[in-house]
Amino acid sequence: MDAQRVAAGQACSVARTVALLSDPWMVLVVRDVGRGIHRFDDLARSLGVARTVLSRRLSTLVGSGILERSDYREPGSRTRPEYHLTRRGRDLGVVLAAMMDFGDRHLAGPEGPPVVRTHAGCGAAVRLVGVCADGHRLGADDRVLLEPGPGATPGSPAPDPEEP
Amino acid sequence: MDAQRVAAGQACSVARTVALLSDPWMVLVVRDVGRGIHRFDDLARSLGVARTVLSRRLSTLVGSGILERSDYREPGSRTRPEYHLTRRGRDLGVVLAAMMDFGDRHLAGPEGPPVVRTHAGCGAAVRLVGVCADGHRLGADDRVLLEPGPGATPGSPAPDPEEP
DNA sequence: CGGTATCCTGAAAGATACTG
DNA sequence: CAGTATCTTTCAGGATACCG
Repeated sequence: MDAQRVAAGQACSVARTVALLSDPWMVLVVRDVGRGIHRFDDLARSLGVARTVLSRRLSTLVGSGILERSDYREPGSRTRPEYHLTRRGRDLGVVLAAMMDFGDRHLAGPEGPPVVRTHAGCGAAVRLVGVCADGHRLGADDRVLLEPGPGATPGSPAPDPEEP
Repeated sequence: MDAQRVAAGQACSVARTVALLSDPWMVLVVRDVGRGIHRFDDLARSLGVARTVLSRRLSTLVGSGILERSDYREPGSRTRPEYHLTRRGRDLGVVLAAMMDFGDRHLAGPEGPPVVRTHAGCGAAVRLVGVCADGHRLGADDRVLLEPGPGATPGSPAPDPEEP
């Protein structure tokens, strides 16, 4: 029972997502592609990862629809493969953003966060908050309930609070 | 150069957080403890993980300040160890919530999400959105800029958009 | 430049057995 | 019930070498 397979099979969106991102490199590759690093060698250098490993990760990410590989031809050069985020890959941004928020709060040195996210246009810092469909912005003291949804199976649900 | 060590050493909150959550079991343990499963055997059963592995993961999570181990005495029984989320562990909730949002959107079957999060009190569904310090709620078309923060080092920053 | 093929090695998963 | 000790075996990381 390896963790991968266990997680992928559960009726739980956290488990399913974690099965996709199981490996640290997965997240870091998504981060760097999202940052504008699109070529194999650049990724290998930027990440400091073995090329064989990078190759495997890229294949997996393409296979799971997070990245797409396309050939771009810059004027006057030969065609080169590039990796870009798909829609699905871009939607992973919220997970990376959550990791940033957490890391900024708990894992940054006294100097503060290494990177800040700002709202283009207004320039103010951005962070994630929970909002409910009625428009309330949730604070630290608001309780969030977890309840079985339409896709629930006899397995997984959970009657306990959480804090967004 | 294993991913763990590379990630932990980077001036990047995403990398630091991912170094903490590297393994799928880590996330699933945090999920289950947050769901109200606090005892060793219950966790082992709920997760379907080998007890040796669970033991190692719990030690790591306690060591990194995400869980704390305490002994509870129920009236009339002997004392039992229990694991609870620390403040830091509760703050990981935003990462799990982000994973839920992503999994609900991209990895759920046609029936819909297996679990829904609702705002206690109003009962409406909850999701994560980016908000900026000026109070604007960010939509899909708002651009977020990544810029070097106070904790930046000559290494890591990144001038490219992202989508929260 | 952008990979794949191979091989070697170390780490770690998990089965089993034991302790308080 | 809540672990730890030990052992075996698998498996993935990375170095090297090679191809289009």
